[in-house]
Amino acid sequence: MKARAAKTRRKTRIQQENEERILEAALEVFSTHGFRGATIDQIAEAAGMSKPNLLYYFRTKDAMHRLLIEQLLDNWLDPLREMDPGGNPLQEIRSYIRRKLEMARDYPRESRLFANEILQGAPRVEDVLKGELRELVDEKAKVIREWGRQGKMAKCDPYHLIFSIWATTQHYADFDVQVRAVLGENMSGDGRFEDAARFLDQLFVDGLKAPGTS
Amino acid sequence: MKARAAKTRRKTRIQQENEERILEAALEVFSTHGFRGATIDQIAEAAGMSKPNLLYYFRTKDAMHRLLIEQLLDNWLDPLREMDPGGNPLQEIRSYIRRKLEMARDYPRESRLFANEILQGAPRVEDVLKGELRELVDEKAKVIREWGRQGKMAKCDPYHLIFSIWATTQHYADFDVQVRAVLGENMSGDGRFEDAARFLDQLFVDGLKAPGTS
DNA sequence: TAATAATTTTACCGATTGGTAAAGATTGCA
DNA sequence: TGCAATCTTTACCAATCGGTAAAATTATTA
Repeated sequence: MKARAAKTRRKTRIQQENEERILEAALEVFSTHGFRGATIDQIAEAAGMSKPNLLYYFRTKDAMHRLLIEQLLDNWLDPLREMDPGGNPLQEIRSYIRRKLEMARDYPRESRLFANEILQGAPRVEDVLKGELRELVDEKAKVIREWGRQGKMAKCDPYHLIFSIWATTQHYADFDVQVRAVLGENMSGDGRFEDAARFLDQLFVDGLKAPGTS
Repeated sequence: MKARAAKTRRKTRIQQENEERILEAALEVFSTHGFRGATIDQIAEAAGMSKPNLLYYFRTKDAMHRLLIEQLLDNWLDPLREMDPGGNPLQEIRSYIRRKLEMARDYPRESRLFANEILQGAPRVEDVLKGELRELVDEKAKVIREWGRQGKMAKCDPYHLIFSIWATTQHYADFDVQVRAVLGENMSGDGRFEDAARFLDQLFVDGLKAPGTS
């Protein structure tokens, strides 16, 4: 075996910097146009370099996209993983919602990247959905169902509960344009976020119930 | 003035049929690839005709997309419009959710077309969002707020309530692939739909509350 | 500092893109 | 049935697409 194959060679400073710039630019472009709608030229321009130069670091458009999706999935499921079977049920759900909402606020492009991928049939992540994701959801669904059985919270379909949490929180990233159009641009992002958090707490935790029944 | 300008001329049978086939194909392709990701060749093939032939009926890619979006928006807001200020609040909300869920079930491609458009910054519908949509939501938000004030339902932020209903219902169309991956393909679409409807009723109408408080 | 490795630029390629010109085939109607 | 209007096909076009070859430049290190 020869000393140090290309794959094990350490990264140059320039390489490090440029790969970061490219991924940043690629995230921006992919998240707003989807894979097919994005062009290498666009990404190169956003990264401030020529197309052949970009292709020196990522040999194909697909390579960039794959790495982005990979990085995304690394963190995507963390909030759900943190849900503690030993904790207080409603408090755990509240915390989960809060974490998901914070992700939508702080990483909207990642959320849109994922949404684009799913919307277009998830050709590149189907195995993750049917594997890792499904297993995790199955596990947490059991926990939630057990909480219901023990009378610690209302009995409900845990799968659709999780879907609803995903839907409501990610909505603020994925449908941001619509949310802003309806609420008006003058309201600050933080204000929107706080209002959303308060409402979702009420909806999922307190429940939407007529007064007098509490 | 000359007799009958081109614009007022009545539609041929062939024209009628072909335009329908094209719009059907265009909906299929646009909804799964977005505007930029879709190609005229793809749409033509899906419609079973040559590209120049297609372009005889729709002169540009944009023309197809615009008409689809236009037709979509015509029906998109109907379920919310039907919400009756004079009706029973929780029943009205329940019905609204049901109608939205039925649309997600029966017109998933339309939902995805809309989602793609919003995700990608809504360049073609921004004015509708800031105009017609916003006005309608403002109007209904007042109704919901008044319902809360009268003690007919819990007080809550009506805007975020509406967002949550949009998010949860459309989720079943837009994130269909993910939902199927998690629930498994063996469950029928109708089964999923009924489970979703039951859960959303519980969440939004009964509320997610611990037993003993009802 | 010389040589070597890493990076960037210039010039290009074949395939695909949205779209057109115009000839040919079909249709509906007087 | 004849003829004009409608429809379809063939053959194309310039622009853009993802990607490559190789020369020119810059950075690293022996």
